[in-house]
Amino acid sequence: MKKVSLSDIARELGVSKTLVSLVLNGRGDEVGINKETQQRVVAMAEKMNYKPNLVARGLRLGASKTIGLVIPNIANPFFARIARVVEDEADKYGFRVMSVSSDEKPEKEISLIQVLLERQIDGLILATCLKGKEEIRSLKNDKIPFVLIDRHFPQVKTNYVVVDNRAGAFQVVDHLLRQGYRKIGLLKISPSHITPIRLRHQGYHDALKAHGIRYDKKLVKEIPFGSIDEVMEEALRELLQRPVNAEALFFLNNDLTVAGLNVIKKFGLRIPQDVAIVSFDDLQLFRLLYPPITAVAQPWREMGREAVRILMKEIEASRYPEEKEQIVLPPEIRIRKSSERF
Amino acid sequence: MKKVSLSDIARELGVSKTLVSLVLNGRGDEVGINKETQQRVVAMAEKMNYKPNLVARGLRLGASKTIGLVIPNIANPFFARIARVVEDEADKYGFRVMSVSSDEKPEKEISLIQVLLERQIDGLILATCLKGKEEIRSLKNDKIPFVLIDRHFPQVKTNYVVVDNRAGAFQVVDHLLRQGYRKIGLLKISPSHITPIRLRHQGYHDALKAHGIRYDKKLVKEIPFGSIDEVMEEALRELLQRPVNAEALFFLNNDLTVAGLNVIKKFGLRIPQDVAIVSFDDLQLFRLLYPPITAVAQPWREMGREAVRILMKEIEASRYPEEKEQIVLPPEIRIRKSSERF
DNA sequence: TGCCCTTTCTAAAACATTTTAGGTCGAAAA
DNA sequence: TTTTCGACCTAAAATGTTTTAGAAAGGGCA
Repeated sequence: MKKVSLSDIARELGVSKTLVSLVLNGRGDEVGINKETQQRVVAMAEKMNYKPNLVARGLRLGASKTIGLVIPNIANPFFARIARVVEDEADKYGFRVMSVSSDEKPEKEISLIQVLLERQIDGLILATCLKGKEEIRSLKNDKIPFVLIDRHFPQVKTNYVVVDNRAGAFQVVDHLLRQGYRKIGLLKISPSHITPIRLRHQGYHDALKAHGIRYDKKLVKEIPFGSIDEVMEEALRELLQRPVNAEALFFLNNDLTVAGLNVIKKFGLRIPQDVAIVSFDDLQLFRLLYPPITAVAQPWREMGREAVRILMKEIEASRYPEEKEQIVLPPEIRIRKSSERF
Repeated sequence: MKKVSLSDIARELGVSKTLVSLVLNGRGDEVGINKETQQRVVAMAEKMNYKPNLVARGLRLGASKTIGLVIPNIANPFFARIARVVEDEADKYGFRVMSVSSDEKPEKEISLIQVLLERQIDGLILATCLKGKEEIRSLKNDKIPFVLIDRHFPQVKTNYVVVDNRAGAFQVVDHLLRQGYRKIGLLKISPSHITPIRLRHQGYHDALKAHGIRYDKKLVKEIPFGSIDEVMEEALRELLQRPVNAEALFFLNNDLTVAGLNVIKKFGLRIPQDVAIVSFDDLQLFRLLYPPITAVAQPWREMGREAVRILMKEIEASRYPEEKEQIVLPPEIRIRKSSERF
């Protein structure tokens, strides 16, 4: 049972496939096809269960009506939620989404982007782990419309939608400091060149400074993306024991927070009596934990929506526009018991 | 800057595009193209930054090397994890995944499948919310290879990979009963025709029966997928107050559990002293809650992996095979404090 | 009668590939 | 000298669309 094509319908009716194409695309009246003929075509298409081949159309039209979404990991709830928003928003424009996970590996990301381009996607939304300017510039050379989300390169002129990472980190660390915590451990994720991590680190740094507290490298630990669970225990042991004796911990993303909470539970420590906790990125269950976890909530809905809007604008503009949209969204600090002074 | 095609390379080198195509597909030696010519082609392709157009290739070859993944919601961690596994496994076969969320709406799912087919996907993995036989049969008529996951239709001969929902529910309810709980509230999700929900309900029912306890309809509540948060509070109020007075609650999926926990916290009830809790589907954070939540863990990794394996087997088999693979995986019961007798 | 205009439709090109069925040319064999 | 063979390469078709350019037929008008 082969698939039904325009030609099949045309042959069956003894007309040209041009006519069939025109009618099925609703241009029948416009080009003056006899009403009755139009009806016959529609009826026959129906009867033969015709489905247009969008691949062929895409080839002819040079547009696939598909966008690519490159993220570190679809299994991370932050990105899963964004993926959902992107899917819904793109749908409004008649676009499908192909999403791929880079695992924070630049080489993998490059090859994924390559594959997406070969598949003739019309645009890209990227939470990129690329190191920098060069690689992003090569995208610009491809003249493919794209929007960066979550992570951006201030030095390169691109569209982006990000959250104010520095401000979020600053506020939550400032909060800890006001509660009287002094020794605040910082847990970073390891490809640490990515902007949000750098900026959150910066916010931490600035908050300390604003309170006149010395920045201490010994309080900062870096955990590799691929082996969070394995490394976290050792990192926390070092942070929480002598000589460091951290009183509070700031986890820079939700993966770290979850892993950290596991270890803290294993150590049998009480939050916040033994150690206070704050997290960048809020998860639905954080407010149900005991105690609830203070977190910087990110506006994922807006991030996804804006990214799609900008991308569609650029795709629909026939020329590749020079001006780029750059959006920085405010985070929301959700103070909960995990960071209270006991 | 237009995209570079085979013809461009051919023209540049003064050879035919046939030759270029053969060389770039690694068939140069096989068909006896001069080594030196081969090198010139490869070098020129490199120089011109040639990227094959997979859409054109797909059109010619009648295969898109893309599969569709239809799930209720990519933002649900259970499905997000499956999506990740499917992505990784499909990649091993050189396939990309297009995933779409149906929101448990059959009409939406039908239209999504339609669109995926128009895009010439080579196969489908479905966690379907379709009502039944008819609609699935129409897929079979399309002769498109597909595998059902999570949800299946025992009466229809299809590939599927599911978990033993009845057994999982039976065991966890049996556990509650052994702890001495008698009045066990059941929270179902609302398009309740889908098999896992029916079978989990069945398991609940069977466990009660095995303990000689009367099944009481008043203990069963149905929550619509689209408005879980809104409806949960009222449902729990009815279950936990007189005259029902449920002593324990069994949530049939993770969305329900999370929503339920929110309400229980709001009511200020203690777990398990005031109400014991068990969940079908385990989330990473359940073991960190206070108290940790007893849950039926699903083998999502195997589910994704097997689904892809079966699908690839069917795609690669030239004929549409008659025999179907049907896999039922065992769940794992994780007993935690939320279901202890206090 | 010849011309032009409408109405209704179509042939062919184009998109970028892969594949089929050859073609050319020089050298070796007969 | 002709044939054959091998090495190397190519023209054209095919995939399923959309679009461009124009054709056929019939009627009105000078």
